[in-house]
Order: sequence, then C-alpha cells, then structure tokens
Amino acid sequence: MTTTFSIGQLAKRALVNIETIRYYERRGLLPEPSRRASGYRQYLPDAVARLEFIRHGKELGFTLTEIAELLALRVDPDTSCADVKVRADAKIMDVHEKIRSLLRIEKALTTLAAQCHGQGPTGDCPILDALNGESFDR
Amino acid sequence: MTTTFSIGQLAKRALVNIETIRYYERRGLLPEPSRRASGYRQYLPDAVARLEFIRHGKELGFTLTEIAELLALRVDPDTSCADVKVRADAKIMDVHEKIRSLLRIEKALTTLAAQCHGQGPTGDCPILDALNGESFDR
DNA sequence: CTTGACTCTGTACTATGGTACAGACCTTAT
DNA sequence: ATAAGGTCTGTACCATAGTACAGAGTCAAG
Repeated sequence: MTTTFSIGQLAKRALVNIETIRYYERRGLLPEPSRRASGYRQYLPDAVARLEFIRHGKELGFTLTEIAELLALRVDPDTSCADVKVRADAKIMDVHEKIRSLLRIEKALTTLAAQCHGQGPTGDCPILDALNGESFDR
Repeated sequence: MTTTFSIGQLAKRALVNIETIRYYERRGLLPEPSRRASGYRQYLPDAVARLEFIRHGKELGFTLTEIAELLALRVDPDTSCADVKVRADAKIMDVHEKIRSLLRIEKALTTLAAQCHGQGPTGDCPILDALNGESFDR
C-alpha cells in the first residue's frame, strides 16, 4: 500500500501553509489530488517534491505562471515532443541569462568584500564602485 | 556642464515607467534628485545605471528591500567598512545559493531538451522525469 | 460517544510592487 | 502669448501571491 498524506501533513513536510497548497491547486500548479470518502484531500509523496520545486522557482524570480510552464513541460500529454523541446530551450535561455547576471553580482560583491580591510569609514573604502559602471551594461 | 535628464527622459532611457521612478524614490531606492527652480526633478546620467541595477535585481528574485540593501553597500557614509564586509558576505551566500539552484534547473532542462528527438507524443518522450526526484532535494 | 483537532468551501483581507488619475503648475515651439 | 505636452503632489486603484476567517462537516483518542 502507498503512503498518503493529508493536506496538513503535506504542508508540514513541504514547509508551506495549508492555504497555499489549496491556492496552488486553484492556480493549476498542483494537480487535484484524490479524495477520501469524506472529501479530504489525499496526497502522494511526490507532492512534496513538487511543492519544493515551486518554492525554489519562486526564490529564483520565476512567477507562478512561469513555474506552471516549467511544470507543464512534463505533464501535458497532448503536446508533441518537439513543442516540449522548443519550450525547454526557451527556458534554458532565460535560466542561463539569470545565472550570468548573478555571476556578475557575485563578482562585484566578492571584489567589494575582498578589497575591504574591515577598517575605516566607507568613504575610504575602495569597494564602493564595484557595483557600478559596465558590470551591468550588458 | 553636466548633462541632466528630466524624469521623462530618464524613464525612456531606463525603460521604466515615470511613476515607478517616483515610487522608487519614495521607497528609498533612488536618492532624491536635485530640483530645478520649478520643482522639476533633475537626474544625472548614473541614475540610468541604478535603475537598470534595480531591474536586474528584480528579475533575479530579489525584493525591493533586498535591492535597497545591496545598493546601500555603496552609499551609506555612516557605516564602517567592516559592516559593509559583513553584509556583502551575507549577500554573496544568498547569490551563490541562487546560482546553484539555477544550475540545477539548467541541467534538468538541458537533459530534457537533449533527450528529446522532436517526435512523437510527450508520453513517449524520455525527458519527462528529468525535472523530478532528487534534482531538487537540496 | 464525545471532544478537540483537522479539513472542507467560500469569501474577504493583506503585502508588495507598481499604475493611473485629478487638478494644478511649468516649458517650449510656433 | 498661447496651446500642447511635461511635471508636480496626492490619492486611488490594480495584479500577484498569498493568508485568514466563518460556518459546517470529519476523525480519532479517551
């Protein structure tokens, strides 16, 4: 027999609010789970991973709509594999650009921290230009 | 003489709404610019870079509050260099974790796209498990 | 077999990040 | 010098992503 979770147990495991789970279901980010005779939702263990995926996506600046698109890459049985590839490639471009931007920020911050000897007012700190200029002009 | 911009010219150059610029000023993300005799705001060219920084930050999942903190790393003259270093180091950790998550997503998507031969229904596509499982369990 | 915790639906409310006026005042090209 | 368009402050409104009830039904431990 497969273990199932109530919505409260799922919420605890995935570290999200119960209401958020129901909200994601309404938004189509979570599939409608099966129900017990009473109407109580019954979740399979993989729902935890899905909620964690959503949380990660949000932390990375994807909207719920975009996360739904990412998730749709694997659930829509009416789409051809070619369509999936096109959409996956587009997402890869997005993700790659995000990574590049974060690397630029990381570099600027590292320069900032490395040049700082931990003394004196910031006016004397050589750090202060690292975030400016061409670092972000493309 | 230094070139200055009106708020409208700045908005055009930085590709943001005029109202957004005033909103950022209220939120403390943009310093209050000098004013002409009429009360019109007068911006220096570096305001464009600052707005672009804010835009990038948002796309990467930073909140306006976090972006304000990043920007504060270079503008607050009352803070010691040591404080700046502590805050910069904390941000570096955040950024690094974001990069790691994005790399995981990129890897999953690349696997997805590479294994797809561009034919058949998604049911036959070997791609569809790549987004699941331990890829996102920390 | 009851009592406290859990879940149900539905609706209302919140916070964040803007966006859109209104009504008045500048600026500039003709 | 006048009209079109830009800018001012202030307030109201909007979308997204939740969060919080209310009122009713369900479950499970004693």
